[in-house]
Order: sequence, then C-alpha cells, then structure tokens
Amino acid sequence: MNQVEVKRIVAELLPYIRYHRLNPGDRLPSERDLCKRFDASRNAVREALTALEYMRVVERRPNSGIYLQTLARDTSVDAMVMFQDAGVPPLIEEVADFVETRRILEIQSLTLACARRTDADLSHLEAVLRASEAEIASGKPIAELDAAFHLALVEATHNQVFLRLVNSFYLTTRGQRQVFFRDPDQCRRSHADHLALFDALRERDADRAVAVLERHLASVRAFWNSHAADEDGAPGAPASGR
Amino acid sequence: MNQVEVKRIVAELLPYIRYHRLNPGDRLPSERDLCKRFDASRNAVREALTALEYMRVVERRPNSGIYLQTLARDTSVDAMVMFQDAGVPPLIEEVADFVETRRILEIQSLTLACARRTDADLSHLEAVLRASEAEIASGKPIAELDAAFHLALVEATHNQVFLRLVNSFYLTTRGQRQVFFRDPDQCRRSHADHLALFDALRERDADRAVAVLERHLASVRAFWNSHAADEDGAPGAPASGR
DNA sequence: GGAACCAAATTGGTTGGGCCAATTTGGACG
DNA sequence: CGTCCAAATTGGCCCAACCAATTTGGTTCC
Repeated sequence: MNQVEVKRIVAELLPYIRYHRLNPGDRLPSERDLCKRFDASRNAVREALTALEYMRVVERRPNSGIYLQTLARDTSVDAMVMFQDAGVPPLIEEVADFVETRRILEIQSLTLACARRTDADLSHLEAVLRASEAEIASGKPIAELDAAFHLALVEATHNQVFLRLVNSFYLTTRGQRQVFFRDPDQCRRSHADHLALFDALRERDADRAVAVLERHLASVRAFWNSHAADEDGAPGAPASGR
Repeated sequence: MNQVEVKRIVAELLPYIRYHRLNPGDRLPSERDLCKRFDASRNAVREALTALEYMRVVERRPNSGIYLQTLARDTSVDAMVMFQDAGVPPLIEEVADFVETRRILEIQSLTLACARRTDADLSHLEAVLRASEAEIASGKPIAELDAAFHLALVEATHNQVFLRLVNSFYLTTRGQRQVFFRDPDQCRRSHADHLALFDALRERDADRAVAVLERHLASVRAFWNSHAADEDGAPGAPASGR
C-alpha cells in the first residue's frame, strides 16, 4: 500500500487523541514533537496533518499550534471514513444513529428510484444480484456486493449529488458491514430482501419497497442489539491491532 | 491565511483538470512536473495531493503516476466542499440535484426534530432568529445565520451521525447561499419562513413544518430558475474565470 | 529479423536539514 | 516594579537527496 507512513501516522494519531482525552479546542503536541513520538519525519507528519486539516479534524494556527476541531459538529463525513479505515471503532452509542441515518437515506433512495429508474438501472441491479447469488452459494463475503447493490440502487435516483452523499456515508459503515456479513444467515436474509426490493423497483411500487426496507432494517437493528449484548465492552469494529 | 501554498495548488489543480478535459482514470503530470507548472516545491505539491487523495479525487500509484478517480461516484462530499472553497463553480445541471438533496435532508430533519426537540433546542433556535432579525434590520448578509438556523434545526434531531452528514452537505452550498442572500427580498422571505418553521417545531407539528419547507424550497427553485435565465452561459457561483 | 537482456531514466515514497516570520518566554536592565 | 530585548518555539515552506519499483530504449546474442 502506498503512503504507508502518512497512513500510519493518521492511524496512530486518532487513538492518541482518544487516549489522552483531548477535547475540541485542545492543543496537540507540536509537529516536531509528533515526529519524535511517532518516529517519523516532519514531512510525513505534515502530510498527515494536512489531510486531517482538510477534513476539519484539526486546525493549524501558525506560530501557535495544532488544535482539535469541534468533533461532533464540524468533523466531516470523510473524517468518519478515515477513522474507520484507521481501525478506530465507532462509538457504541452512535450505532443506532448510523442505522437511523441509513434508514433516512435509503427510504428516499427507494422512493426516487422507483420514480426514475431506467431499464439500464434494472439490468445493472440484476447483474449485482446474480453475482451475490454466486458468492452466497460458494463462499461467504457478501459485504462488498451488498454495498454494490445499495449503491446501484442510489444510482437509479439519477441524482449525482445525492449519490455522492450516500456513497460517502456508506464508506463509513464498511467495518460494520464486514462484521454483519460474517453471519451466513444474514447473508441469505439480506439477499432475499434484495430480491424483494428489486421486484418492487421493477414495478415502481415505492410503498412495497419501503415496507421491505423497514423489515430489513428491523432485522439489522436486532442483529446489533444481540451483538452488543454478546460482547459488552468489546470493540464493535473489525479487529484492529491495538 | 495559513497553508497558502497548498491551498493555492489545490485551487489551481482543479481548474487545470477541467481545462485539460481530464477524465476519470486519466493520468496527471508527475509530481515533479506539477512543481514546475505551479512553481511550487515538491513538498507543497505532495501535501496538496495528499489532501486530494484522502478525499478520493485522486489516486497515487507508486512508480506509475497520479490518476483521477471516478469523479461522479467516488468523489467525496468534502471534495465538493473543497471545490467550492477553491472557487470551482458547480455544474449547472447539478443545481437541481443540490436542491433536491437539500429537500430530502431537511424533510427528515424536521420530522425527527419535531419528535425529539428539547426546550434547549428551542432557545438555541430562538437566539439565532433574534440575531437574524437584527442583521436583517441593519445590514444584509444573512447567509451565515441561515446556515446556523438550519444547522441548529438538525441538531434538534439528536442524531450525531446525521448531523455531520448534513453539515458537510451544507458546506458544499455556501457559495450558492451567498449568491441567494444577496437579494434582500430573499432574506426577508427566508426569515419569515424560519419563524414559521420555529412555530411548527415548538408545537411539534411535523406536517405543518414540512409544508412550510416545501413552500420555501419552491421559492428557492424559482430563484435559481430566474437566476439561470438572467445569465445563461455565465457561472452560477461567485466569479470564476471560465 | 527476432528475442532476451541489461542499464538508464522516471515514478512516487521518504528522509533530513535548513530558513523564515510571527509569537511567546524569560531574564536582564533601568 | 515595570520595560525591553534576545532567545526559544511555533507552523509554513523549500531544497537536495536516496530508495525501490517500473518503464524505456537500446544492445547483444542467437
């Protein structure tokens, strides 16, 4: 993988912030300090900070220092993507927020898609479904194809801006999906729901599509509830060597 | 402003891409070439590229080159923010998509907010409204306070993830808002609509709130239509020389 | 002529040293 | 006690390299 140093620094900096209980507005160590702490060159540290700055995680004040931004409100969607790429687990209390957000976005996606889908959209979806079927028959990892299906669905809305928004959001939940689809039962159920969604979309029946989605999301919520009960204090994200 | 060099390079690189009609998958000039073209050091160029890479605008392949990502689908929300910060105007055909996306997000915001708002949320909104009133009485620029109002509204949903999503989206439309609120009429109308939304929210009347929003968005659409008619070929965003 | 081979050039990845301007700090001086 | 100035610290920026991997272009050999 490229940019290993920068990635490493980003991945170490985020846990550092949590470990030291840094709050929005707090000052981070100086660039030169961070070099020593993470045993990296200053350029690498600066590149990592530039990425974090552009995602509004951090603010740099010349001749002063590096400060944490207001995390909850000003942090960007892509910062969330970065966090999860770096193996930082989402806060447990946020999982419900994620599911709810997904519900909002997908209901709207389905409604718009039912109105605007073309035949090309349908065949695109069909291709993904066939691929899923093959995967589900042999191996297991449906995680990527699930994302592909939902994304193809959003593409059928023919709203480029909305598509980008939803796509960014999806990337923040990649880790969650990988946990979810480890369970073969969930793979089969999801696939069945996808088929039902496809049917509804073909007939432009938005009400039925939303009903299917609601049922699907209910089972997703149930999964995460039982999952949280399984491992109370444990991280909810894929193994990160920390 | 800090990071002037990096900002400059980002701001010059995006028009460069458009000018040279580069498509997703195309290769950009090498880092060393970009240094010469933009008369900058390699470090500065690399920092700019790192930012662009983390926002999925660009992909770097070691020993090969720098390639454009699939713009429509994979580009991030923050890339859109960066584009507009850099003065790159949104495509005209995307303005409708922006308004539609805003509609989706705000209907959901209002629905959730009506169900969950606290008294603290109300007084926060009230404070913003008072500030708007003062601004509207004297000067004109309500753009920032409008954003503050809508954001305070989303905060009343008490969904942190959704809040971040909507906030990121809002930042992509800052330029559009600044054009919109140059018109004093729009300032007054928007403020009146905000008052109506506040009332509906206080009484937890989601249906009425959505009705007000629909009316408001209709006038927004009308504004952009007439605005597009005014200057057909001209940029829809703050001056950029294309 | 064609194929195998090798060296030079090119690519992004990374490091270290260095200079600048602005701010902060702390002690010396009045 | 207050004033002032120099040293240390901060982020912003640049330069000159070296590395590993790939590509390129020729050369050599069959």
